[in-house]
Amino acid sequence: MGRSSKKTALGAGIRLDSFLPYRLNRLAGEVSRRLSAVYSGRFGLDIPEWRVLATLSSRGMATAQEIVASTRTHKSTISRAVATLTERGLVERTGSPSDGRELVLQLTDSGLRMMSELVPLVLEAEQEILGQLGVEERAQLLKAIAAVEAALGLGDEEGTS
Amino acid sequence: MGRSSKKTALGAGIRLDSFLPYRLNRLAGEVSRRLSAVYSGRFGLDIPEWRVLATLSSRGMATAQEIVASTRTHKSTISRAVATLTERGLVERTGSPSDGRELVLQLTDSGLRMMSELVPLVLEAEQEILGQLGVEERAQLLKAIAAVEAALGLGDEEGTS
DNA sequence: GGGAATTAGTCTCAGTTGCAACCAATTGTA
DNA sequence: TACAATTGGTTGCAACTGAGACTAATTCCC
Repeated sequence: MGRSSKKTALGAGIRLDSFLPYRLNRLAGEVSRRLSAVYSGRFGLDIPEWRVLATLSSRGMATAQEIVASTRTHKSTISRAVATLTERGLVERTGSPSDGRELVLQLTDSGLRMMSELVPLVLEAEQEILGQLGVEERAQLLKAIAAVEAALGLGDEEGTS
Repeated sequence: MGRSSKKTALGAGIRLDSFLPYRLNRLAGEVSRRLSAVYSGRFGLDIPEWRVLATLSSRGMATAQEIVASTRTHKSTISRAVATLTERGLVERTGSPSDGRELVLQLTDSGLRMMSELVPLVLEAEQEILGQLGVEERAQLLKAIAAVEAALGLGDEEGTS
């Protein structure tokens, strides 16, 4: 009780609205929520599953390990997502001839069909979210993100190809 | 099987490295992870607990409801965080005289002391993360985040006071 | 004033995730 | 070839989180 007379509360204070990690998190959470509405409803995908499909769609093929690295999602989470996607016939795994431990993943025809339906919807949602930003602002935002990632020592796993 | 000859994979493809929600999420997750190392270790706080303390530190006092709104964290999560913080003697709840349902929260002296130790460390970690960015770039990043939030129709709960 | 509708906060339950132990295949080394 | 160390992937377990039911207090409206 005896803290009333001093403004110590502000002395120890942090200004949350200019604290970048806080703002970043809040925004990312909200964006995630909106996007997931697109693929969870009609397509019955959760976030890790979407990430796997998106990565495969972006790369053509990949091992689970590569997906882990590029999405920075825990390997057990990816493993489970791949398992259910395989059961649903959207992804197929073939043993690598060069290394018998790894499984090469790629979209099945059915998976490709789903993605060709889903991707435009997701991109549309992205447009809606980024509505206010001009093309340049958008590019700057991406650049800023890349710079922070670089500062964190995160290599860009996605090649330019 | 028969998908090999066409480049359908790229036809249905999405370029993840220019897909903003994806980049945003990845970055926010990594930033969160780094920051939480600061307050989880010596101070034994988890993310929701940190958010409660930070909000109280920023505002002086607040109801659980206000913390829910400004952090966009689920009310049951906030409720649990407040409970453990109260048990630890870092936060105190007093019944509101005007509305008997709500509990007004504020940091105890002990909570204030902890925050005055913790906040500088957190800010230091922020500096480290944002290291590469110049002051202007940083401001632009905040501005871009605010613009996206506005596009999402998220009011700025933090007043300017 | 009195009953329906609303709001603050807590609690239980189910689903999700991360950690860590584990199995299998490969690589390095003698 | 044999044996340790490493790496890809899976699974059991524990902790965390969100949804939603529930209680208590308040407000709305007749």
